[in-house]
Amino acid sequence: MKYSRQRSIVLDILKNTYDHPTAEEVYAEAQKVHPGIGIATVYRNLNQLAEAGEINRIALGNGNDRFDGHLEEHYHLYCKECGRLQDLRPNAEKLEALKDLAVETFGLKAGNKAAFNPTVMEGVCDHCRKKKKS
Amino acid sequence: MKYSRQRSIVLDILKNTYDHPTAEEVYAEAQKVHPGIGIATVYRNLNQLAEAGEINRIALGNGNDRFDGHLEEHYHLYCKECGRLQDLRPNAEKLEALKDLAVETFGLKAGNKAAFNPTVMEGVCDHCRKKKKS
DNA sequence: GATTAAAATGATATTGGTTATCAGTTTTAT
DNA sequence: ATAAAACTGATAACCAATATCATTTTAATC
Repeated sequence: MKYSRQRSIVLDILKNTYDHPTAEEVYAEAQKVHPGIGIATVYRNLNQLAEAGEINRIALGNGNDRFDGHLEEHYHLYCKECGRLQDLRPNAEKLEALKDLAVETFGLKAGNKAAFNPTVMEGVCDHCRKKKKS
Repeated sequence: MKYSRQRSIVLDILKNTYDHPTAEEVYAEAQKVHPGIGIATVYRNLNQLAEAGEINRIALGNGNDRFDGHLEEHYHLYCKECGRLQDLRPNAEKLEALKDLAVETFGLKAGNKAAFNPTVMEGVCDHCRKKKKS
């Protein structure tokens, strides 16, 4: 994979935000830096970077994928109210126990411990929770 | 919601299988019973039945939703090898403990206990697991 | 059973996110 | 400097899903 100017821009955008933008949002951002960039180039690079493991693709149900440049983060809360995708930082030890319990609960084979990978959980974010109370 | 012949057919198809067909697959099946049925009618009914809670929609990442007529079942294993979606029957007591642990692990608010709802887990089904060994 | 308003149907056009195509350009290795 | 491989960007194509709308069916009431 060659490192073109365009690919660097796309990667940079994702490394420098904790949002989880869609391809269209990355495109809009990229245009600010490189006005001539094509939408196909953005899609192509997002696909290739995800394939190469340099970014993560987060597939929500609606067919509007999000992208995440932070590889160490793997859990998210999708807010049903506002649609925001928020990072969750799990306690590492508890996470192991959780996965073990999941394997038991669902009767999974040990090899599927990693299968228990709820990258995206659906709920209500703190912001919307407060809003509803008032 | 009125119960048309077409709606009954769509619902029947889902009640009588433990597969998790796509809209296209439901359409193909429906045509066997009612050759004139339109694709739009199938989509419309799947949406309305899901909205009314009579069936479940299972959104995989790829934008090709699956439908499930069995309401008591809420967990699935998506096989990365063969693409099959297999029902998982969790132990009810352990499931509660699992959800509690998830809330702790991810630092979720208690109100998001239900958020922990990994309807689809990605792994390898038993069938493909055996195949790989040999 | 007849009447009628509301809801559903089905053919088809349209949408919207994404991918394929391809001539021209840029990158990387030699 | 050269050349092969990879990438770009404009645009056409794709495809699952939805919107449109004239016609038909359903379900409630008389």
